[in-house]
Amino acid sequence: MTVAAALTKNQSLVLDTLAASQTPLSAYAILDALRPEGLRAPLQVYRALEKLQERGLVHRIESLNAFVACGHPHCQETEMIAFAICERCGTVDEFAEEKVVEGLSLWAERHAFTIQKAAIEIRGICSDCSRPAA
Amino acid sequence: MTVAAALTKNQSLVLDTLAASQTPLSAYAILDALRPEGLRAPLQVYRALEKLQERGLVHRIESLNAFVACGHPHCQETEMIAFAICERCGTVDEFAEEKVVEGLSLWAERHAFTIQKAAIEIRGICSDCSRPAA
DNA sequence: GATTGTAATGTAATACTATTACATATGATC
DNA sequence: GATCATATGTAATAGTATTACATTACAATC
Repeated sequence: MTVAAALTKNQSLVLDTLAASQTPLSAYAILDALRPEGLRAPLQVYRALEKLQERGLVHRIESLNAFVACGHPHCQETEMIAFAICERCGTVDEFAEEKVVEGLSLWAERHAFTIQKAAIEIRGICSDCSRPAA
Repeated sequence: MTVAAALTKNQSLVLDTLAASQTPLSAYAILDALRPEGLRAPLQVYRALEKLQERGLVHRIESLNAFVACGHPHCQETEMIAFAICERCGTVDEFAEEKVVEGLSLWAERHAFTIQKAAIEIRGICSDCSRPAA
């Protein structure tokens, strides 16, 4: 039985930074946050992000060119995660909706399209932000 | 009754370039294609793209940072268009799948999230490319 | 313990994508 | 023809991502 290798130093730094953030961070924002830790070049961040994404610990938000720590317990299961992005407060909600997955799979089947990955991102105003101010 | 204004020169150039392409084009690819026509700066392309997107004549593919001419007859109707992107040949198929829209709307309703727009992009191998070579 | 192979790291340079700021032109309307 | 909104042109800069190359760390094997 193979055990998942431990995260390396840079990978841990990047993941911790993302996990501590309420909103998605760009690679350069992560870099800036980690300069005190000794990181100096974009590539150090991009490389860590790549590995973290492979493990499903981090997701890239395509419409923002930014990254979030995975919010799901077990993301590996379905490769079709969706994100709800609030335009006001910037928070991102990660979710898996069976009907969406079914719909996309259905289309793919009908058109003999082999899905490798998906980006499903809705943008709008979250419940907190649409509530009248206290 | 207001009539939609005609496209401007730059808008027409950009739209024609996209319509003539089999695959999505980046803003800079469009610019390069239109240098002979006199375009010189990225902004000229971005401005045209912005107007064309407002009219639903062009879509942005978020996961590619690129643009396509609208393939649908009447895109305006549903704001939830999906794209199937072939990793091999680069072609993009535009489609609206009721079930996907329902699924996302459902989640949004349950979470009091007001959807303003969506990016739904699946990537994989299209039917043409998965057929065995002749 | 030296050797070898692999993954991770460090650094610099560069490529690609997008926006801000400011100046000018064009066309419709009054 | 003065005014207003829209479209254009140009330059500079900001933001995102990759290529290329050199080095280091570490585990497996000899």
